[in-house]
Amino acid sequence: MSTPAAAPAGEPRREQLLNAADRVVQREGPGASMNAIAAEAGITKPILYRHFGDRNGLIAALTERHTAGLLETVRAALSEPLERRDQVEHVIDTYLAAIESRPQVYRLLTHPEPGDPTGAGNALAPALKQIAEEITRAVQTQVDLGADTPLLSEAWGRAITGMVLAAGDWWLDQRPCPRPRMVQALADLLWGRLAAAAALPPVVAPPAPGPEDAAGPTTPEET
Amino acid sequence: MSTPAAAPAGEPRREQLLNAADRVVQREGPGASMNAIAAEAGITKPILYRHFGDRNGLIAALTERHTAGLLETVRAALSEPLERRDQVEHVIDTYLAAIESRPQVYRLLTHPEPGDPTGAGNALAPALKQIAEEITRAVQTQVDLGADTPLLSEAWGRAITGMVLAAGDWWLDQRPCPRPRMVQALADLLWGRLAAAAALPPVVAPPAPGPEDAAGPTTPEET
DNA sequence: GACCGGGTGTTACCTCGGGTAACATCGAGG
DNA sequence: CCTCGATGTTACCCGAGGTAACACCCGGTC
Repeated sequence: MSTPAAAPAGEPRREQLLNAADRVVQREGPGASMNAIAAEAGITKPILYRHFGDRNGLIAALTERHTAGLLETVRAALSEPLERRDQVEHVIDTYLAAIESRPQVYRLLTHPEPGDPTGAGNALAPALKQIAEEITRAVQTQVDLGADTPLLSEAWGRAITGMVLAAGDWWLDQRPCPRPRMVQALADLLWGRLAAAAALPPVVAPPAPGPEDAAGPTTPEET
Repeated sequence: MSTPAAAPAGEPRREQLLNAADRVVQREGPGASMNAIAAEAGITKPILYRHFGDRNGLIAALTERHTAGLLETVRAALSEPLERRDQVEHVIDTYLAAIESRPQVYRLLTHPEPGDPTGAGNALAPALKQIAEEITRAVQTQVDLGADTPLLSEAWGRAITGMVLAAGDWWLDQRPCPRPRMVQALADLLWGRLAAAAALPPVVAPPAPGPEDAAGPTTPEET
């Protein structure tokens, strides 16, 4: 899984350039300059432009490489015949593991430099858009939502993607807990734990004896 | 958080410049150049830099203005004494209404140009980070999650923010349904409807999952 | 051998946007 | 009068994306 599907055959020079770009991005993040990439490859800018057209082209090519791997993994996770809760956890875990393994690369996938005002207000990066579509498809084929399926599956695909994205970024940055616990927390949210939890008394509650709740992180309860 | 309240008095010129910047951003989006803003204000760049230090400063100042309003509304929605489901819907609706009313402005708030590698990998824009913290606080004070409260409230704050952000962007871009229905869809997700829904029978005869191609966004049917 | 075409490479340049230095102005007030 | 502080200007630097024009090598072909 650490070696994404990249076809070194066909266009070896191009692959070589992409490898260089990869190294620079891994080192400097998504903001890496064309000059830096060219230097890393031991050449000069015009060659890059001959191969990739413009910066977007390079980034796109670079992105596709890794997207393939990530998407493949997520897709696999989505089509595994697990209990739904386990499946959701598995998918989230897969994603978190991916961004954990190579943060810079996945930052590139998930937070690309805009630079492309043509697509208007598309907030989700292409890779994430594909993941969202994958989730949409999974929901459509696996969950019975009646007449609401078309809308809900699409909306939820985006929503879940954005949710895991934002939470994943935060988790990666702060490391507030081990990965499995984070997976648990997100799955719990999707499982309606927020909706099901008891309400606290409205403000100014005296330090009453600990209102112990049975809800534990590793023991999710269905309603 | 230093002086969030943007008082039109005190620094009238500054406010005037911000007004100009506002107009440009409203017209050209978050990518507006300093030159353009200066021109709109009828002056030249150095004055902008004297007032705001650098571009980030300008954007920050511009952001704080609108953030104040948005945050205020969200905060109000979060502290209203509604049934939890109604409250969640109210908050989401508030946010969607905001981004609907002035897309360009809220695009600025929600998808600022990065340009700031110092802050490392902070994915959520400042305004959204504040909203996330607001949600966190609301969960902490209103929901009984037992010992998991500290982690869950923070994680969920980010997660919910990211969820509504991504879904809101998609909704704003596609307009697949009226706002109330979108609110409904998102609240349903948080209410565990995905978890609770019945499963569909496994697919009949899946064709070999070999061909992977980036099809168009609207694929009505796949044979 | 001469000729050609394509892939690889270079230097030098353009444009544009963020950011700055240095100079000019004007009104208030000792 | 002369300084102080705010407002304003022109002209410049720098870095990054992007391009033009030229040079080289190598394999094929007449």
